[in-house]
Formats: sequence, structure tokens, C-alpha cells
Amino acid sequence: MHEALTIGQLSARSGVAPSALRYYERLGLIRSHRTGGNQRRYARAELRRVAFIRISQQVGVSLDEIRAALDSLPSSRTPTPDDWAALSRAWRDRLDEKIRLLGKLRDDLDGCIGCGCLSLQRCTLYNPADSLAAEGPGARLMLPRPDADRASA
Amino acid sequence: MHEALTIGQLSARSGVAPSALRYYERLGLIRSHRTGGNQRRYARAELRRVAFIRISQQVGVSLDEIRAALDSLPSSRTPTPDDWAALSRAWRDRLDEKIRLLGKLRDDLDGCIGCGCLSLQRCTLYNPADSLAAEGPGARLMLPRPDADRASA
DNA sequence: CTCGGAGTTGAAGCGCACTTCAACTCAAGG
DNA sequence: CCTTGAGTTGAAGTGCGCTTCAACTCCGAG
Repeated sequence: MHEALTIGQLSARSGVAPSALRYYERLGLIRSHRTGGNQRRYARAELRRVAFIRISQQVGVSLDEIRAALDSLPSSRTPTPDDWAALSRAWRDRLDEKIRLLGKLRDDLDGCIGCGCLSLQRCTLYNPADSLAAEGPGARLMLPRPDADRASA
Repeated sequence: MHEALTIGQLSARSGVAPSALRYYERLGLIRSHRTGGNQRRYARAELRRVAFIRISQQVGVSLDEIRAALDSLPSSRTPTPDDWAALSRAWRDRLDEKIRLLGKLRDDLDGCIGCGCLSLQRCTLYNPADSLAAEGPGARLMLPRPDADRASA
């Protein structure tokens, strides 16, 4: 049988560290069964899941959202290429939006290089609302202040 | 005098929390002088710095790199619009590259939706080398394994 | 049977970008 | 003078995505 990969094999074939694979499993992103001696064995189909996870991360999706997406796959049968394609399409929109925002940022940056302003509310550049910055890590519990002052410079 | 903002004022005008401003100052990204009673006072020029910091973060630059960039500003005189433009231009290249990579990811994703492969080394999609994923947070001490296996599926 | 490499676990650590807290001082209005 | 709101500090906490460690077991070759 060429089914059933060990964690080391899955790691080697996916390029993802064993520790990360165990972590994914704890979060419910991938699944395994166990041998008599309590070792993990992965079905080959899990390779696709890992691929999907890493690709999704590049799109900028959090593990939690990836888990939600994977949960929407049919659990009874092994997912078909079409199933995967459906998930990928969802990410495509995100990717488009992300590219759009970065493009806008670039244009605005160009504009501001031209005018030399780099002031906060003046140009569209500094728009906390549609920010991409929210992607970053870190505790972000403080509410965004909706007002920001309107006395002139 | 309308020089010298309190931390609260700088926060209100920049949209950045006071705690974050103190944090930036600890890291050497912005500067202040103190009143007799040990309170921070910010020159108006710091507003531009804060703007630059937030914009840079949207471009995906780390605070450490932003600090390095800010350190390259002339310290003797107040930076001119041209000085800021020079810094912004450096980010532009990053932004272009980032947009390019995301565009490639999108195209590859489209291709893979078409072929339904989503396999790891098969398509250009899964290329750990030029990854954007390195942006993300987290400990990333494990070396990327350059080999990834070559037994066939 | 022995050995070493691969696997197991839970708990702790890391890096980033902050926030939160407690305990305190400062500054301005009534 | 008193109060209240804004500011100060250092230390600790938060969230994400992992890695690292210690102490252990499993498995296959010799």
C-alpha cells in the first residue's frame, strides 16, 4: 500500500515542518489516524489539504478562516478537483481585492511623492478604514477612533 | 505657539493610540522632548513621521526597517518633502514586487482551478522560495528545507 | 536483543506589534 | 485646595503561528 504517510514523509513532501503539521492537526486543519503504537498516519489526500493551507496563507488568510473553509469540504467523500476549485475561487476574490488595495496604495504613494504632502487626512493615502494593515499581527483590541480631529494644520 | 503636541493630541491627529506612540518612541521611530513635569511634547514634524510609519506598515515593512529608513533622514534639519519622497520611492519598489507576486499567485491559482491539480511541486503555485508568506508573524527559525523529495506520486 | 532514528506529549518560548494594568504625578478649572 | 482628566513608568498580557524542549515510546535494521 502506498497510502498512509508518516508525519516525516508528509513533512518532506509538503515542505512543512512536523511541528507545524501537528499544530495544524490540533487546530483541526488536517486529520490523521493512528497506528497501534500511537503514531500518526496521513492519507495521501492530506497532502492536498496542506498545499491548500500554504497557498491560502500566501493569500493572507488566517488559519482559523482556512479551517472554516476546509470544514466546508464534503466529509463523506474525498474532495474532488472541483471541490478544491470552489475553495480556490473564494480566495481569488480576496486576492483581487488585496491587489486592488495595494495598487491604490501605490498610486497614492506616487501622488504623494509628487505633491510631497504625506499628511494624514489630506490624501487618500492614509485611510485607516480600508486598511490592509489589519493583516498584521499583534493585539488590536483598542477601538479605531472614528473621529480624528479636524483643526487645520 | 502651536508647536509641541501632547501625546493625546498627536494620538488624536494621527489616529494612533498613545500606547503605540510610546512604543514607537521606545523603538526610536519618533522623538519627543519633555516638559518640566516629565511629559512628552512632540514637534509637529513628528506627525509626518507617524504618517510615514503607518503608510510603511501598509506596504508591509517591519518597524525595524522603518526605523532604519527614518534613521537615514537628515537629523540636522527638518526633513523636506524631497526627503520624504526619497523614502517613499524605496517602498514603491517593494510595493511593486509585492503586487507582482500576488498577481502571479492569482494567475497560478486560476491555472490550478482549471487543471484542478493543487499539488505541491507540480505547479508554480507552491514555491516556498519567493514566498510572500514570510511576511506573516511567528517564530520562523527552522530552516527552509531546500530539498523536498522527488519520489513520484 | 540492541540500537538509533523517528515518533509521541504537554508545556513553555519566540517574535512582532502592540495593549493593559497598577500605581503614581501633572496640569488646569471651579 | 480639591478634583478630574491627561500623562508617566515598568511589567505583564495578547494573538498568531509556530518552534523548542524534555521525557518518553515505537519501529526496523543488524
